[in-house]
This record gives sequence, C-alpha cells and structure tokens, in this order.
Amino acid sequence: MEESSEVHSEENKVSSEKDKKRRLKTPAQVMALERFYNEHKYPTEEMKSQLAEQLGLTEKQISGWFCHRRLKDKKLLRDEACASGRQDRSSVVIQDRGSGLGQDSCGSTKHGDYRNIDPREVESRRLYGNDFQVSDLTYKHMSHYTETVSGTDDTSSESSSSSQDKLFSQTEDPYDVENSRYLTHNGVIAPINAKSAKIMGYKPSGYLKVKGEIENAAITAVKRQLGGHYREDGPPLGVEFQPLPPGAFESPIQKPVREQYYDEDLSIPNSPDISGAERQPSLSNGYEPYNSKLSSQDLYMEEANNSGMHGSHYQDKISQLKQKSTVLNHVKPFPKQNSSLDLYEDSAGETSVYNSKRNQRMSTKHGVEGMRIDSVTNHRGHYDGKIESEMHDYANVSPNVIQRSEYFKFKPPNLIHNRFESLDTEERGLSTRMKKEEKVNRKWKGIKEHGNQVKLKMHSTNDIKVPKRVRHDLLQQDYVTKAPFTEMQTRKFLSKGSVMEMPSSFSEDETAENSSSQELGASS
DNA sequence: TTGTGTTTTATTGCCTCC
DNA sequence: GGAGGCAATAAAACACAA
Repeated sequence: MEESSEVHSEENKVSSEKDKKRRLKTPAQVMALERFYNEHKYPTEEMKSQLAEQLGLTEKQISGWFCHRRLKDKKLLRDEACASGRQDRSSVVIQDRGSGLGQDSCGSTKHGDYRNIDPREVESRRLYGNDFQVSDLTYKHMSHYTETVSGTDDTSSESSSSSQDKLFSQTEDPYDVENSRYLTHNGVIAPINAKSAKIMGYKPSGYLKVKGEIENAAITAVKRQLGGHYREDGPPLGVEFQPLPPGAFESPIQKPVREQYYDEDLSIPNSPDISGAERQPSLSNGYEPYNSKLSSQDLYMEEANNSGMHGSHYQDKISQLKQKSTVLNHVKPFPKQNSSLDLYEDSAGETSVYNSKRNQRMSTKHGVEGMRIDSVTNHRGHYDGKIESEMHDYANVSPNVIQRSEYFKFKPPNLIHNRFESLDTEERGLSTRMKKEEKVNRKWKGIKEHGNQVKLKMHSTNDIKVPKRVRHDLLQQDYVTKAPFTEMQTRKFLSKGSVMEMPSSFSEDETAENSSSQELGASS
C-alpha cells in the first residue's frame, strides 16, 4: 500500500507521459491541484504550464485534471441538488442567489448545463467550499472595488453585475482576472468561462439580458422564490443588508469557536452576517497579488500540515475537543501570510468532492466543521508559482498520511455560516473514504499529532523528543482551555519563526514523520 | 484472498468561439 | 482550423466486505 503509493509518487514525478498507464497523482500533487482549483477553476495556459512544471506533470495532465475536476464538481453539485431535495429555500439562500445564478461550479456555459437547473442546485454550489472560498478570495481581491466602484456593497444580481463589470474591467492582473472571472463579489459563482465572462461581465444590461434562455429559466426560478422582493434594478431583493445581530446565523455551537478562535482581528466586529472573508483580517491587509510571489509554498505546506493535524485530532478527540482541535489546526504554523487563520484551506475542491456517501461521512463531523466558520474563508490568491519545493516535501509524505480525504475534513465554514441547509448536505452518512482515512489516520495518529506539535513548537527541536502523551496532553490543554487569541498568535509567531529558520529542504512532514517515528518507537 | 464497487485518470469525440 | 472546454467512456487504482 504505502509502497505502491510511493512508487506512484516517484513515477508521477518523473514521467506520467512515459507510459500511458494511468498513474495516480501524489497527494501532494492532488493537494496542490485542489488548492489551485479552488482559486482558479480555469487556469490560464501560463498557470497550467507553471503548475505542470512544478508538479512534475504535463500540461495535458493539468488540463485534464482541471477538466475532470470541474466535471466532478458539476456532478457532485447535481447529486447534491438532487439530494438536497426540498430544504434549500431559506431566505439567505435566495438572497445569495441573486448574482451568481446559473453558473455552475465548472463554469460551463454550454447550453445543456442549466437544462435542469434548480435554484437549489445553484445554492448547492455554494455549499462547496471551493466555490465559496473562491468567492471569499474574490472578496479579498475585490473588496476595494465595492467601495470605490459600486458604493453599494452587498447587492444582489443587478448591482453585483454592474459592479462586476467594473471589477472585470479594472482587473489587470491576469490572476485577478482569473478569479474575478468566476465570481461575483457576492461570492456567487459568476461566469467562469472566459468567454462567458466577456459576455456577461461587461454587459451593463440586466442579468437576464445577458443570460441564455436556460439561464433565464434558472433565474426565473429564483425570482419565483423571491417573489415581489426581487428587483432587477433596485435594491437587491428589497432587502436591507443590515448587519445581523450576533448569532443570527450561527448555531449555539458555532459561536464560541468563532469568537474565540477566528476573530483574530479583534478590531473587527464579529458579525455573523458577513462572510468569513470579510471578517478575516487578512483580507485587507493580508492579501497580496499573485505576482507578489507570496510563498504559496507555505500555503500548500500548511494545508498539508493542517490536513494531517486535522485527521489525527478528528479521530482522537471527542466531539467537543474536535472542534477546538480543528481550530488549532488552523493556526497557521507557517506564516509569511499575513493571516494566520486564513490559510486554512479545505481544498475546497474536496469540499466539493463529496458525493452522497461522503456527505454522509460529513455528518459525523459537521459539528466540528460548523465550528470553523471563519477559518476557511480567507482565501486569497496563492498562486505564485512556488509550489515545487513544497510539493517535494509532500511527496515525501506517505500518501497514507495525507490522502485526499483530508479535503473533506475541512468543510467550508461558509456553509454553516451562511446557511444551515449546508449541514443537511453533510448529513448523509459516512464515506467509505473517510473511513479509510480514519483508519489511516489512526495509524498515523502519532505522527500527525506530533506533527502538530512540531508545527507549533518547531522552534524547539527538543520538543520533538517530549513523550507523545505529554504533548498530547498539552495539546488538549490548549483545546480545553481555549487558548486565547494572543496565545494563538504567539504560537503562530513561534511557528513562523521556526519556519523561517527551517531550511527549505527540511520538510515539515519529514519532521513530523521523523519525530513521530521516534514517538511510535517510544510508545511501543 | 478475491470479488465488487467506487474513485481517479486518461482518452476521445464533439461543440463553441476566435 | 485551432484552441479550449465538456461529456462520455475505458481502465487502472483503491477500498471494503465476504
């Protein structure tokens, strides 16, 4: 098993084009791809090329992967729409539908895409982290536009369309364009297809005017739901988007976590009615354009780490601890990013990657995920072309440890946060994959847990030798005591420093593995 | 260990747009 | 006609149960 996986990794790196036998992409590759997919569902040639180069894949493979990924999204969304059946009718949903309607997660503009479009489907798309995360990313990208251009921050279809037009026109950075192409500032998926973007994004006329008939049908369906509240050119839905009272959209179980762990920026009011992206302090000050060459490496690395951490915690902790551990996992051990929490990524791709089975699996965790309302939302463009080294690092990790399933573990908080029906979608039983992961995670539990510790205390190599149980206790202590924000920050800084000091060749995962090996040996 | 089902990857064909 | 994308299909890889 491990052997074969490792073999795959090796082979994948070397040549996937050598033989036509299908080869699984390494977890690292998948992770990177997923992450990238979250931000760029339709990568440009340049992006593909770079990605391919850095992942050791061919552009063809990259293109194919993205294509399949989009299909997968689509399929999942369809399934989700069918599965969700009757529940997605909340007003929140309706409001959000205003602007991004008719755009599937894959951005397909083909005539058949909306053939069976159902408002629920539209909504369901937002249930997937990737979409929403990307939207959050877009938020970050475009936040300034909403101020300078539209003036009206959060409006529905029409106003968002108009502002979107401007957003598009003002976006010069190809990457930004890429993002904006897909999403409206509302967080709803916008024309993903570049062509569609051209058509839709720049048309000042009403949304319906630029949409095809099929799309119109979808919009009509939404309108039906909206009833008299919907106005194409007026205040969106006739709804005043005033700040909701605290807790308006959060379940009692969500609130504590959010407040305690996600409100990094204490200055930012914790308003549940705004997306996590908006709440994310890093949104404004953390975002850097792609060309800034931010260390996406760190980002990716972090994801891997988080994934690993999450898995172990998830299995080891009881539910309430899970929540906290999850949060802790999001503490960004590897900074360079302005936001410590924002980097938590649920490879949304994978968030979207659950079929009915997976959704079932999610049900056991939605409580945890529900807690993580804010941590995920702060997406920003990570693509800076520095994936390679991290990928190598990932490649060193046993696929068993990572597994793709980690994506599922991180549920887009947006779901919970914006609409509760998302939880319903999660409550569909167990996924076999998750089971596997749990299995694997159990196996690597020590490793991961230690990995967490390593991340948190990387600065102290001695820590690695601390008996696992002790560290575990410490870790739990953190959870139980709900380490205050300042403490979290401190940890982050520590980890940051450690990262900075850590040789590039020194893989976190390696660290985790090595240390865990010691632990395992010691424990056994 | 084997059979079965699921997921992922690769290939191919078709469509749309430029 | 080429490029890009979607959809369908096949096959490999994988996981799980008996």
